[in-house]
Amino acid sequence: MHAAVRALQSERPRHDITVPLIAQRAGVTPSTVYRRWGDLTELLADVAAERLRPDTPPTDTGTLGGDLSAYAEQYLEEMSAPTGRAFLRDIVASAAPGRPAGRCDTYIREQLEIIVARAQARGERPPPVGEIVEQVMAPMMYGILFAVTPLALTDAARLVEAMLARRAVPAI
Amino acid sequence: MHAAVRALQSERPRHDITVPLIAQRAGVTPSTVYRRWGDLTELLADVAAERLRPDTPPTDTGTLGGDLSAYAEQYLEEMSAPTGRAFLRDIVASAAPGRPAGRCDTYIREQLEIIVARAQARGERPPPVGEIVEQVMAPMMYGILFAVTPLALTDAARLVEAMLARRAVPAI
DNA sequence: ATTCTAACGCAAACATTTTGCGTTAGCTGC
DNA sequence: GCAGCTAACGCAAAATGTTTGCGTTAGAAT
Repeated sequence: MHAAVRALQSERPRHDITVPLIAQRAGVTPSTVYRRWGDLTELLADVAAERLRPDTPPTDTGTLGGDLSAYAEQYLEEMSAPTGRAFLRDIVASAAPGRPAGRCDTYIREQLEIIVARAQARGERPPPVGEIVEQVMAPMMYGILFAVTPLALTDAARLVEAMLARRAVPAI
Repeated sequence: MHAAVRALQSERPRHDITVPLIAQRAGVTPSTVYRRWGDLTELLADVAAERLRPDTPPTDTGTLGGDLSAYAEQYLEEMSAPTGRAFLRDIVASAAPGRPAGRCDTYIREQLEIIVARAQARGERPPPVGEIVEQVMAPMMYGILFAVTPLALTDAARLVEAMLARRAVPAI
């Protein structure tokens, strides 16, 4: 079923993907889809969340800053493209059940945990994951979803560097 | 028309508001709605964006920190409630035309501009609006839309204070 | 005053969503 | 094994929502 959705997403504009279409492609009847997912929104959100799930640990560049920049850049590149934005929209649009939006947050934190753990193992003193989410990932998401002037890819590294720079200066 | 939508939103669960219902309430035919807005999503996003438009300047508490905290708290309180979250979802869900999401960003920046200008007039040295958006509003939005553990109202002030504290410490 | 345009109502065609009913596959407990 | 149970599905009809063509009208422009 997820495969059917992904296939359609790659060949049709997002707006005219319908439940009957997906059902036909997947070889089931529409009623099956409606009974299992409720409506198109939920299904798309489910597929999008699935697609956001990281399949490999973030690349190890040797330094905390490098790892974070690489991760943030890759994320921004993927999610600021029309396809990625559509994923995020589908995820946000879906309401309570199963909470695809929550899954998205969880995946991000999982990846950041790995980066932070590696940094600690190296003897670096990384910020807590929550701080990275707040100061790097959240501004990126905001930029992707709301900003009038879209983010540039370089903004990912800028956010990471700004966060680490602030961290390097101990409070008075 | 907007009035009809708002009326229905206050008496029905978000999920069973339909175009024919709105049309009937507004005393028009459904085709009028479809021709003017395209679909339900666009109309809801339009109404939500309208509702987000600030009607009064942010309250003047006498200090930059006070103004920012008050604004952020009020925003968070409004948008973390189920109704507010629904607004944000509707706005994000709508795609290109008219860009209700962009309007949302614009409104926020307008209000922050006022706060910043007031602070400058007082002789304070406020951060640029972009920085406030990135470090205060974006994390709040992320928390509202994605976070597994929802934000507390006190997080608004915490974000403001953290930003200002970082600012008070000049870079080396 | 006439013409033009944009918006609307109406209603029919069309598509999607919902639902009831019968069937089947996979279990569970005997 | 084997009867009985449950959950999921297909099918098809009904309900609902969406799109479209056509005729009308109100207001602006000439």
